[in-house]
Amino acid sequence: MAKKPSMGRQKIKIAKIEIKNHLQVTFSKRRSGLFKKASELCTLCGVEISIIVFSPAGKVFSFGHPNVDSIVDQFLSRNPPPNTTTRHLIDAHRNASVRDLNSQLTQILNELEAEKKRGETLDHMRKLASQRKYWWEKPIDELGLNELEQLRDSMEVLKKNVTNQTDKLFVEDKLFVEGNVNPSPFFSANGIAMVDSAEIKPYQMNASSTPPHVQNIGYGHGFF
Amino acid sequence: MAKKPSMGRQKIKIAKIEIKNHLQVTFSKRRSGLFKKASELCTLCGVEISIIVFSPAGKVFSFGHPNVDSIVDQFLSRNPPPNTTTRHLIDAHRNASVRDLNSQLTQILNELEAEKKRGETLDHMRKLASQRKYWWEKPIDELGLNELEQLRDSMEVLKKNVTNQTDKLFVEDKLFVEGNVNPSPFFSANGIAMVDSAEIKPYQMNASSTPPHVQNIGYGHGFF
DNA sequence: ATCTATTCATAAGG
DNA sequence: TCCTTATGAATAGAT
Repeated sequence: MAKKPSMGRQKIKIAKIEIKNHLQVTFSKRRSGLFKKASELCTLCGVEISIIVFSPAGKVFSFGHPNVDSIVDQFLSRNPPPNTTTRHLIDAHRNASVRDLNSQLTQILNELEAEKKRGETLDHMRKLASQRKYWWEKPIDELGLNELEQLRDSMEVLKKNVTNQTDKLFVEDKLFVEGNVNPSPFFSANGIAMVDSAEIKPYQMNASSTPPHVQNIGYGHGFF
Repeated sequence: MAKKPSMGRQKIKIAKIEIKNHLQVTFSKRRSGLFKKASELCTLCGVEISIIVFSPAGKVFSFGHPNVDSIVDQFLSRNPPPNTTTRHLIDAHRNASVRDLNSQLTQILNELEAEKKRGETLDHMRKLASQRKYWWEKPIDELGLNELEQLRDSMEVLKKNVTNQTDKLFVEDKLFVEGNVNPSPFFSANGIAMVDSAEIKPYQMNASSTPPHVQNIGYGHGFF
């Protein structure tokens, strides 16, 4: 059987390969060869390397030891941050969230402001309500003579009105009697009842060892 | 003259070269070899490549076609924000304001929550206050007969107490009279006063045309 | 940096 | 993409 002599490796010219299929194969072989060389360099010399390759189709192949990002970061930190369109966009996005938060904050602060104002109003009201605006809201034994006389007179009138009302109902509603289970507020411990605002105000404000990293960031399966 | 046969290329083990001088030579040779391979790949396949190498001494050697930065930018824009020490520091500063705003927001939201709760409590209190828990807090003309009778009786006792108190003061405090400028609450429009809580309620080489870019970003002149 | 003997990488084809 | 073959290219070691 005659053997098939292979052409073996042929010398090639370093120029753009036009034959697509050919190029594809070469790209793949040389790319892996490159990454291998890089890896060897890392191991032999203990250096950090990052390789990023963009295929004509835009696919990304990268190699990094210990990883691409850390090297890129170090590189960038030694170089003035370029202002590329891309970075601009990235920053814009970042700033957008800052703006968003800011406007949220402003809005919330406004709400809080309003809520506090409302709370103040309530407090104010409560304060007004708890401070006895009128003398007759004081406990009786704190009243002066004159005040008591007025009160007594008012009581007379009140009683009369009550009586009238009673009679009126007695006539209109006919007759119905219930057990007197409700304690009357008018009989307090000291025998003196009266309209004590304390009773009324319900609200008290209680109140090398690691292998180099190679990755292919892309979406298709081809070389490009 | 006898020739000196060279050992020729010897196979080496891919492991960290310990002999410094040796390592230095190897690093230099292989690095240039790597960059050459990269350059060829660029030319042959028309792709974009970026290589960044950090020597153990921290010196930076880089290769890029068309240039490192553009490739790095493209790379970064395709990748999620990485978490490297360096970038962490850089971003930490950037994100500081975001975090600040976030914590402010959280705090403010808590305050708002508390304030709202407080407002609710007040509202609740007010509601409780406005709902008449006891029959005697109703307007008189809403009272039933039995209730009115109780009221009347209570009034009697009250009046008596008032009178007694009056007399008592009359004796002890002697005599002092003031103008009766205070309107009595007991005389309301309908003639019937009473304790109405409503009143109280107050809310980013081509080899043939442009050569790939190789640069050495460092501060010393050695290989490292 | 240069040389040389050798290993390694890879073009071509399957 | 992987395998094979044969050869061009890279390079370890010494100078």
